[in-house]
Amino acid sequence: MRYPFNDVEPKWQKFWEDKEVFKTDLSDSEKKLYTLVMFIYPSGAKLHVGHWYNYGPTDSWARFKKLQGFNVFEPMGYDAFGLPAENYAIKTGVHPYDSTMNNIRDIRVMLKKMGTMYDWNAELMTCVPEYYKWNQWLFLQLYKKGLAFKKNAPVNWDPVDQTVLANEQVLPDGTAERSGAKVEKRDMLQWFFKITDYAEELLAGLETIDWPEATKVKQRNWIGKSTGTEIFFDIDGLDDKIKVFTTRPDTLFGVTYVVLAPENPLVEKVINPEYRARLDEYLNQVKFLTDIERTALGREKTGVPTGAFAINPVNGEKVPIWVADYVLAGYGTGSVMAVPGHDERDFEFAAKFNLPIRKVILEKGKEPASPLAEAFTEEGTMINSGQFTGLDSEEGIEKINDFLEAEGIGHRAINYKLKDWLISRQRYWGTPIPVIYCEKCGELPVPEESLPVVLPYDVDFKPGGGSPLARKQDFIETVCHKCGGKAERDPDTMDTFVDSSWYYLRYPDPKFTDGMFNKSLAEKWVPVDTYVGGAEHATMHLLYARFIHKFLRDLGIAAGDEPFKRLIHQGTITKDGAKMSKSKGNIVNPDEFIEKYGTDVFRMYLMFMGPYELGGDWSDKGIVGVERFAQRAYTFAMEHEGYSLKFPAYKYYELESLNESEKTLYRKVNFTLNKCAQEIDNFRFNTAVAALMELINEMQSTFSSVRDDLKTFVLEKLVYTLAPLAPHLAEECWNSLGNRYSIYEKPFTFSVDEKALVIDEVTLVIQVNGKVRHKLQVAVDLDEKSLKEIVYADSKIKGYVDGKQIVKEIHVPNKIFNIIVR
RNA sequence: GCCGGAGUGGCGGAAUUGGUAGACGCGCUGGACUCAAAAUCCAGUGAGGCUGAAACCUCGUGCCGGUUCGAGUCCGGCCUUCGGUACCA
Repeated sequence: MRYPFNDVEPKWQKFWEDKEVFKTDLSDSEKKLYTLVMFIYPSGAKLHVGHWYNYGPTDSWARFKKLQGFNVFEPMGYDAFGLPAENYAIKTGVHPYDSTMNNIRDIRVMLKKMGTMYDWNAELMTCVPEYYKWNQWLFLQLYKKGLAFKKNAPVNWDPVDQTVLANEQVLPDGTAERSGAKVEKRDMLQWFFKITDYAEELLAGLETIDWPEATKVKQRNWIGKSTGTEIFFDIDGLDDKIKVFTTRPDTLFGVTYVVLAPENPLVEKVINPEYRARLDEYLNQVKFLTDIERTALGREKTGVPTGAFAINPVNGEKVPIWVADYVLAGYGTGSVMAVPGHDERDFEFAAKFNLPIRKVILEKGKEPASPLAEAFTEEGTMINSGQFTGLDSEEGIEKINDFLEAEGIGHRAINYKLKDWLISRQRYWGTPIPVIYCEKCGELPVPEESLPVVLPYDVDFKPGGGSPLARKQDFIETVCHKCGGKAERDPDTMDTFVDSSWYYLRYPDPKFTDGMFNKSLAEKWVPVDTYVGGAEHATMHLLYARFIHKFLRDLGIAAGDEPFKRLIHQGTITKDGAKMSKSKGNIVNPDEFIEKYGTDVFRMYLMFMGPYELGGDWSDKGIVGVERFAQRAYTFAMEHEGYSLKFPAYKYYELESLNESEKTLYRKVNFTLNKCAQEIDNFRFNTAVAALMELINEMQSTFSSVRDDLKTFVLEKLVYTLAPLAPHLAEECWNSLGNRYSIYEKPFTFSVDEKALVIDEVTLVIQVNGKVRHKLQVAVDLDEKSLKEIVYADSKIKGYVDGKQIVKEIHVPNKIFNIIVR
């Protein structure tokens, strides 16, 4: 009989739902296991293959843990604010709230159809005031500590749509994706969260978590810690000093000029009037370059002199001050000491503008007189460096640092690439920023008791003239809570990464009203034990969440230092080598496969395709193999209906009491149970499925000569191991065998019979001079003496060894015996 | 450029600490069942050589070299590809 998935799947889904089989008892954290997959972004109503690949296998892992006896908490929610819903509104006129809620409704149905075991009591969404109120509360706490602050920052401004664009809305040629207008850089006051205060801890914490090494590397690079020195250069004729940061103070004697970033405020101070016109022209030019143009590959260096001079504090030398955009305003001090002899960028710049190049570091084994054809950027021996000449770089760095500190002209310093987190969005569909601007009192945070600042529904989200909230007068106009006078609300909303920075804390009690989250439950359940999501979040979401967690810990409301203990990345499923996306039109729709094979088979096929962390290119070739396997399992169960009752299995079997077929099969079952547990635990679903296929092959060839109660034993184990991978099918088979309870309703564990895992005979490979020449079946742990007797008596081996001198014998017990002859 | 992953049959992919390369599945070939087909089951399937057949031999994990009794696995140098990053002083 064909496996009737169309009847079986809804039947068990209803059963699970009616009996609340997957409701977690959160009061019991004894064997707690919080497993989470990154919540879903409801930008469309359909789940594509990528979603399935993310949620299906992860759910199988959670189910596996539940069967192992863990109290598993697996919730799901919706990352419901964000740009796509707003863009959709602009295009179609459908309000973001309406389209989002519709999508959520559809998605919820589909997630249930997948057969996931989410605890729907814990569902949450970010676009409702009950949730985003706490974003605002979080903002206020950060504000109080000075960790939420305002500063000018450049944004992408679309002059046609009169709106701010996200980086991904700007095409590589610098035009807007929507309007086609040339995008400009505009400085606007923006809110930031001061993540840089946590830079060091974010770096150090990486050592304590079980994350993919590649992701830790990405975060380390992103934080970009750099140890060096800050040095003060006097400006000739001015009281101001130029502060530079360098990692190579040992090259200080090689400085031949100093460069300021165009945005550095000192530029205006140092500029010599005679150079003013050229400077202004240059600054203007730089301003209109997009980020992409400014950082374009292989772009030639540009810059202008200021006519001013700086004084090298170590030797009193006067060197010219230049302005050039290869120096970044946002890193270090926004100015550098240029050492063209030992820095590639400075070398290139000096060569172009005919600035002197001086050699102060000597490459080991080279003559001081040898000319520099390019910058020598490695360490070496210091030369032409006054009292430091002759020192190795490593020692010289320390000595120079000591000298600078003693003289008060510099000090050791640490810099990070990590920048503060810009959270302002000049957009509608997000959390309103809880700040007002009073005519008299100035900038004021909204009092906590007045939260939430509700996002108004009735707005005009058509583009043009700033963000929708800025145009909505009855939202903007408000009364100052301090003086009762006229005030205006902040028209911006928050980055949606704020929403996702703490949602895992709220899941245990999503309706909680007395605070951001239920502290006592969160203490018990957080950190998330296993967190699954795409590697594309390595430096954004996953870093922001760590930061906010640490901040909440410092507030005293979150426990522990890290939010996510173990992290797994699912790979990406591509189509014809490209990422699936609506715009490319290469989305694979799972529906046709679900209709044809059922959800379990589709889920299992996704797991069988290859290593979960690698993903791969989509192909439906091979899904029939998984279908056949499911069918065989089903047929087995149906052919042995009621066996659990009629021929109850023993807990274990003595190997001696079994015939050859039974022994082989009994061993195979135990081996498979053991193997699958290990494989699933480590998200290696493909090999787990393969192991089960092997088991069913073995059943096929031995069952006819196996006694009935052992058949029951084998079938029960098969179904049990299959249950996480194909939950509906397994429940149905379990039922058919005569079991009265659902597998998931009353989880129980089987343990492996260790005795059955012991192998008594092995295939020993016999090599001559490293080449495989023969294979022998021998008893396990056979002593070397007996082994040699067998080996050298073998006629085949004799043919290779006779008449030759045996130089060496290598014996790896139970694996290999290698004879070296001459 | 730098950082990280990947490269194994016709295809997806397996291979503890270096120890039988190709598990499992797809596809293909042949057979059984059938009036026939589908479904299912059985057998074979890296390439080449030799043979009536088996046994056997040679080659084979992106390329070149090395270490080792033995390398898909370790080391050095490349190539291709996918991701991240972009003048970070």
